[in-house]
Amino acid sequence: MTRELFPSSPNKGEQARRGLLLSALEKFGQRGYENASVREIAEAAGQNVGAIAYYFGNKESLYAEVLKGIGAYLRSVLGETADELRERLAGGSLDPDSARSALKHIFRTMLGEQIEGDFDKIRSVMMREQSSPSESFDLLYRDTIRPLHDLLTRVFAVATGEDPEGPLAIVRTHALFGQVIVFTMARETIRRRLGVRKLGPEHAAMIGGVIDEHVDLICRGLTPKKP
Amino acid sequence: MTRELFPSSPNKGEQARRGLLLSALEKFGQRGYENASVREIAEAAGQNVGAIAYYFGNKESLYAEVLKGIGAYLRSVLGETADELRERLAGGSLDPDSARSALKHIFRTMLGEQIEGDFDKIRSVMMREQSSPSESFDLLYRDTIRPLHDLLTRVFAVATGEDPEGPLAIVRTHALFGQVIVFTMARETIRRRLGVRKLGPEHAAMIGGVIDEHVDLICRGLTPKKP
DNA sequence: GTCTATAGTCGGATAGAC
DNA sequence: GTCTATCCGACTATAGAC
Repeated sequence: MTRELFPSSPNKGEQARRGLLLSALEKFGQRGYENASVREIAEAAGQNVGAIAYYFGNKESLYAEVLKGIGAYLRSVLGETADELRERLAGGSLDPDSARSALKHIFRTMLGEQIEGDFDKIRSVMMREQSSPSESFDLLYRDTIRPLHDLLTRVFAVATGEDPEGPLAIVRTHALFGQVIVFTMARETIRRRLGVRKLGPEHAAMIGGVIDEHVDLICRGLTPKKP
Repeated sequence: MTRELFPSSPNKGEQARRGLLLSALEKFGQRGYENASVREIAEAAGQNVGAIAYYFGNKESLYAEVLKGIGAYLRSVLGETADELRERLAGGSLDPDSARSALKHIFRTMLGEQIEGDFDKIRSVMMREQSSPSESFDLLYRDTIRPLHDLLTRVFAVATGEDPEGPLAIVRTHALFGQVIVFTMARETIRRRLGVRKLGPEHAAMIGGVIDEHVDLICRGLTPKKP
């Protein structure tokens, strides 16, 4: 499992490339694609302007590489869990209770990552892509977002007995998903509301508990009773 | 109730000013503050470059005026409902069932606005502000976002019998709020997942129904039983 | 009041030195 | 491979014409 952004070999050239990708992620996140200049990206990485042309050709290709790296990172975070779930779904060996547990486990992982992991740097770029998708967003959506969203929907459908292909399951899953990502997307708002300087592990634990409860209530409430 | 963006008198000067504000909102939303040029804003409004300097002084003040207008618009959308709720909260005349209904009503209004109303133009600017707040964001938070979030929390606390001052009610409310705004914030994702070209009123209705159900399940599940 | 011309700054890309 | 110098275009702001 590669839980690292832009993994690279320790060659000098590879390291320079990785440094450029890291500072590009930061600057693109802070200032947006068009307003982040290749000059400042190179400078922040301790490189010169020409290095970007050398390693990536031009600004646009650099950005595309950053998005690719984000996709790989996100997939690596949930990789094992996702693979296991896909197998059990294919084999039909996933029961509603396990599905609900899996859902909670994925949400906990996403939440932990968003509050503690490298996600902080990824967050702004993802949000910008959601509000005005670039050409490279297609790739991120196809390889990462859609597969994950689809998996969540199918797991949710097992947990509640709904039709996994219908729009209702998709919309419900998206709403549940919203309970998690709102703590990232509107992080500034919840931070100020809780009156803390920074969201830490103790908040992640509390928020995780709340989301677990909500998922339980919604899934149990939607499942046709039979005790 | 002023459900209009940048209301103005019909004077020629006022109309020119309003036209500039409208195209500024559009361009700032499409391209971000730094990358939207005053030239294109003026051109889109059928004005010349100098007009911006004349009416607003400079680009930054123009942006601040746009944010002010957004705040006024958002407050106007929920204005009556919010005022009524605050009165009933202050008077202690809000029972749990009415509180839950009010919550659903507010979420429906927000959702409808986000999908059908003028919110489309506002959306991008708001999202950009969440991901990298400008100086003017403080004003928007204090006058609009915090009061609304606080009201929602207090109404939710009545609906479930929780402590309105405790962090749990705030976190739960934020999670519920997430179910609504995820359809705006991750709109591109849900659009593609549903396989439609554009989210319309029929989707707003379905999504509203789903959120109503989820709110009911969560609120009822959290309320200590006593039937 | 309204518009034009221009000064000054900063951007991406590139050619070529080392 | 690595870095510098430079070109050309686009931007904001402003001074001043009408």
